[in-house]
Amino acid sequence: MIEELSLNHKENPFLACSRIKCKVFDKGETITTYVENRNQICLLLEGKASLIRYDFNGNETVLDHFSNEDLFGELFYSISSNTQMEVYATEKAKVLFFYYDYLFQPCNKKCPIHNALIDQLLRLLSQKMISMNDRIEILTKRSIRDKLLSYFSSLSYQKSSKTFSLPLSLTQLASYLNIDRSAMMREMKYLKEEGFIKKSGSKITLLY
Amino acid sequence: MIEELSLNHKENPFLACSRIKCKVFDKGETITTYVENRNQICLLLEGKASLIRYDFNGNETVLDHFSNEDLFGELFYSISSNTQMEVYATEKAKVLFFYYDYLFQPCNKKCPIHNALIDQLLRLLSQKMISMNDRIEILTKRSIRDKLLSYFSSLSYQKSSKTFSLPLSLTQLASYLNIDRSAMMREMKYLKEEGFIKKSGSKITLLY
DNA sequence: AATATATTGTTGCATTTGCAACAAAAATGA
DNA sequence: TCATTTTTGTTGCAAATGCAACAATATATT
Repeated sequence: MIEELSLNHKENPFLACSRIKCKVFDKGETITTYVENRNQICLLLEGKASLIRYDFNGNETVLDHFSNEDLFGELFYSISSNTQMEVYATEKAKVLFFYYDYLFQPCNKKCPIHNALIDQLLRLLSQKMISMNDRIEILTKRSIRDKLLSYFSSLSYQKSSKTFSLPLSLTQLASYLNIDRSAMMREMKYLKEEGFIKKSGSKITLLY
Repeated sequence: MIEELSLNHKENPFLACSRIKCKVFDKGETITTYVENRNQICLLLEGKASLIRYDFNGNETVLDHFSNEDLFGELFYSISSNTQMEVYATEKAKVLFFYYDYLFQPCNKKCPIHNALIDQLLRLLSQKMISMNDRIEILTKRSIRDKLLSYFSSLSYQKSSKTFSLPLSLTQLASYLNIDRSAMMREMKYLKEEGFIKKSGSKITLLY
């Protein structure tokens, strides 16, 4: 979708627009902090990034992972007193920065990238909401079994096949489903034993 | 926010715009179904509504509750094969309907409501994401205790006070936190006994 | 006011889950 | 290639949670 128009990031004509900045970050670098950037919206064009929170005790929590064409920014989080949030690159990352306030104020009459961005923004926001709703859907399943089956069937639906590969490592999957990894492994074993799934490596087949 | 400009719903000038429809629903009426309305966005101006899903067995699940100026619509959910979703009014409700596709195609040059809506939409979307992230935040807490304390401190922060009223009944709260109600009551009792909170009726005071 | 309905509060019990502590296998990197 | 780190897989045990089945209030309805 975002490949259309002049948002093609291979050509990268972003710097032509004074309202929009594009920057590349090395692995480990901080992309943005969620402090005093209330209106900032970021679009990850390439690479991967994570959102982490430091609470008052200094504990780190990974709140989200970004890739592909994910949107992120302080705009999507409520302000919270005694915590700090930051997004950092977990792989080399190319990021577009722009501001909610300036979005509908054209930088100049003939700024194609600006208009393309406005055009794509709703679609990107819609995509983000869909993935957030998917996450909520899984998190509201009561048992580990239901979470796994719900996650599997959504993958199966996406690939239109009973067989699919897990896009996450099992460690990451447990974290995404917000469950204990060893408990998840146990439940997967039961699912295999009871004939609900077949599993070899990261390939899963639904048998129902 | 939405009171500004001509989006003031007391005056209700919506029908002036051919791209936007406004309709009032009685309690119990179906507002929309999430089938073949991929581009529809709805804005609840007054009243309350719920999103429910019927799975292949006919089981009903309440997926979400809407009030105030909540946005909803098929645009925010992934399509799923063997389930049906619908939004119905749980109280008399006034709803604005419009379409993603037509949003940036002005109906006529001087449609103030249309422009006001575009102007407000990002803000509404941002609000919705914030509340979705709040929900995810709470759902990813591992224990009932953590969910309760996290929910309480967010309320406390909102009201800027250690004392606040629960906006939900305890039954609804358990459902929102996705936990068993009786287990929640038990945990609240422990929190009181251990001196973390004080509770009288729906009034809670944080003691830490 | 009397009845019905919904919410709140409590508890015993079975089950699920998380935790800890491993071993084995795979991936990484020096 | 060898060593180190990460991921996968397994299990016993304790703790947390859900479930069922209530009683007591509170709210709504006729």
